[in-house]
Amino acid sequence: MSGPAIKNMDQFAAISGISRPTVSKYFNDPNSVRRSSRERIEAAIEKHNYRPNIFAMNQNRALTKNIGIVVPLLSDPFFAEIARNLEQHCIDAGYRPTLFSAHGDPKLEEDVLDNLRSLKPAGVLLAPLGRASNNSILEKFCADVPTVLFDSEVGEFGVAFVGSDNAQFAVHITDYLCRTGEPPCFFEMKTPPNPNAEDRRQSYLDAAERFGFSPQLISVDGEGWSFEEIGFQGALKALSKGHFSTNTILCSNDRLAMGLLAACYQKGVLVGRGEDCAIRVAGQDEHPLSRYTCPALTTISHNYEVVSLRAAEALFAAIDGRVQPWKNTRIEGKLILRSSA
Amino acid sequence: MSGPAIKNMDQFAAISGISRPTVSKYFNDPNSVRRSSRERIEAAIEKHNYRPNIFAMNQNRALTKNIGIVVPLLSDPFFAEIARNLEQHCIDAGYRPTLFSAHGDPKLEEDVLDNLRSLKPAGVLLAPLGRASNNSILEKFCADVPTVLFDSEVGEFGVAFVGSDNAQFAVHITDYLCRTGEPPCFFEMKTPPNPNAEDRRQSYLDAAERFGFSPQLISVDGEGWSFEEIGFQGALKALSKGHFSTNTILCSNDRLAMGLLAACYQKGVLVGRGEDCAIRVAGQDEHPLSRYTCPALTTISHNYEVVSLRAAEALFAAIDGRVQPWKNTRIEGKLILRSSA
DNA sequence: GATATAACTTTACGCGCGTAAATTTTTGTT
DNA sequence: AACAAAAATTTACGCGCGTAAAGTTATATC
Repeated sequence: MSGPAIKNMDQFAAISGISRPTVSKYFNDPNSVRRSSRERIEAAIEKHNYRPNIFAMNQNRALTKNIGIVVPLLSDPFFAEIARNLEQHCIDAGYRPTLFSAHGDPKLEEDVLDNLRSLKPAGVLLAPLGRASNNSILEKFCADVPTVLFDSEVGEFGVAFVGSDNAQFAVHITDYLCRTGEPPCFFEMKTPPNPNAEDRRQSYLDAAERFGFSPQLISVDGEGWSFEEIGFQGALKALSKGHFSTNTILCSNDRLAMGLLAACYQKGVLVGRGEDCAIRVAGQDEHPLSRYTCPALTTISHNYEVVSLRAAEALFAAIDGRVQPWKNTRIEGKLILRSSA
Repeated sequence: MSGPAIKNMDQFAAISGISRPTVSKYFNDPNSVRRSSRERIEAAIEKHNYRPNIFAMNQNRALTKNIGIVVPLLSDPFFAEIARNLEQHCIDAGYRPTLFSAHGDPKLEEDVLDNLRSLKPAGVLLAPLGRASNNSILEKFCADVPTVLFDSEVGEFGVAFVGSDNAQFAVHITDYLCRTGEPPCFFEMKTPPNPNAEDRRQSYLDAAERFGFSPQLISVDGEGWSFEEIGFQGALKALSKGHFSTNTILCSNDRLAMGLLAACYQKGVLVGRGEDCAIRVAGQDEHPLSRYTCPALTTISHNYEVVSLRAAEALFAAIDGRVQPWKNTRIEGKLILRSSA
């Protein structure tokens, strides 16, 4: 393996026969040193397994290689999935990503940003909590740290925004539903924590006008991020009171739809597009488990790869000083047809 | 808010009228300084919003306040949930937790541990990948860094192990199933990535002997962590070939059960304990979504709070130098009765 | 009020690395 | 072979804080 453990860059430089400043340069950017030097350094690394001390590195450097990734709720597989993508992009670009979750709590979101500042990150990829976020704190943070906002748009600040085209989501899926059966009513939370929900509501209303049917919103009570439970309770109530005016229900998101499906099952209401089925149900998000609901959920999928790639690219550009005007990038979703609608 | 921005501890100490070493002591442990000093320091913090530079702090300190939390797969809500608990315990105890996921990949698990070393963590809470983990690398890591293993036991190293009592899980739920109907067969992966699955299989076999029925294992093909898909495909095949010998199926875990339920639904096999139902299904884990499957899944729940608390406590004890012999702590699960069985 | 102890202050040094400036060596071009 | 440009080297300083040692002040005990 190696000789005596090397404890600092001085010793390492001496052993590898290269001056310390050059070694330092190498670790900042391996391509910034002469090829022959790089090879000698890399041979020495291989031999002695030396890594520079992270804390000492970051102490003086104006810009660290740290990138913070912040999501509102890590226990939501949607965010877990997109966080995984972002993490990989950061690593591939030579950064050190660190993952944070606000756990649905605006107070924690502030704490996370506070902690993040002290990490002196080169940049941050931030999916805000949404309605509950303290907007002025977010804006102040974005003014101090290059930040790309993603998933939910809370204002025109930060370097850029990247997210799915929610305005297109409901139109797209409503089009399909109208072509294949009755126009849908819209099942949603009355006070959703996430602003995407409002875009989706509006998208549904626009679709109703475009396709010429009268919209109906079923807005259920409930606060917070327990969407399945809120959908379940709301659907139980709506079913027993006969609030669903058509046999087709478009849900604001998949997690709400899962609660609705559970309620339908319990009430003995058959869901699907078969002859014997009472209602059709569609969701939005392509939740990792939407394939395994009963029946499998028709939904519209985020383009996870493209959203995360665009967000990461926008951040890297900003970090590299390639300034660009604030931009709102919206990625189209893709219809996923399954048996629920 | 404040006067001119304070940039280092020297300035802060001067302004608050306390010597810098004392201020330094305060930030290491607020209770280690005189009460009057503490109050003056805290007033100054409030006024100037000063925080010491993390990198400079950690550079010299023999032991940082960092704690690494490593899980095999963050997109599994079970791990997301337990990680959230652990994170909170660390914060409450004055540590700085950082979350890592191996994303189901043993190579990434090694990378994570490598990165973790450079953070000079005071301790690590590690849930190994299991069968795919490189055990000798884990062991070496544990020898260098105080590490508490949790969830899946891969060997007798680290400071301690804390997890659920899987050996009790299946016995407990099998007892219930036998008392209320036919004895169960056992639905599992042939080559599960997680060693808990083997404990659960053995637990089922023990239960069969104890309760006097002849066990039947349905071990389905599939590698990796896509349990729902593996359960779904395996169940489709098992159903069409009539592999289920009894009307009661105990699944090795909830995610497998979700796949099974989806397959049953698709095949038109009615699940539940009603008169008209063909089979009963039970899972294990109390997955956050098991409440919303169709039908709602009877399962056995980890005691998330206790597992995470015990693991955190064991680590804090080790960090504080309260050496204890290696210990295997197993927390009992709790039966969750729902309509699937 | 004398004494012991705890807490504090002052002084001083070091951690491991970034980085700037001036100098020397290497590289590539004509 | 001469020369400009690029890359390394040497030298030197600073970052913000931990921490040890020695001396000083405050607190607790009797």
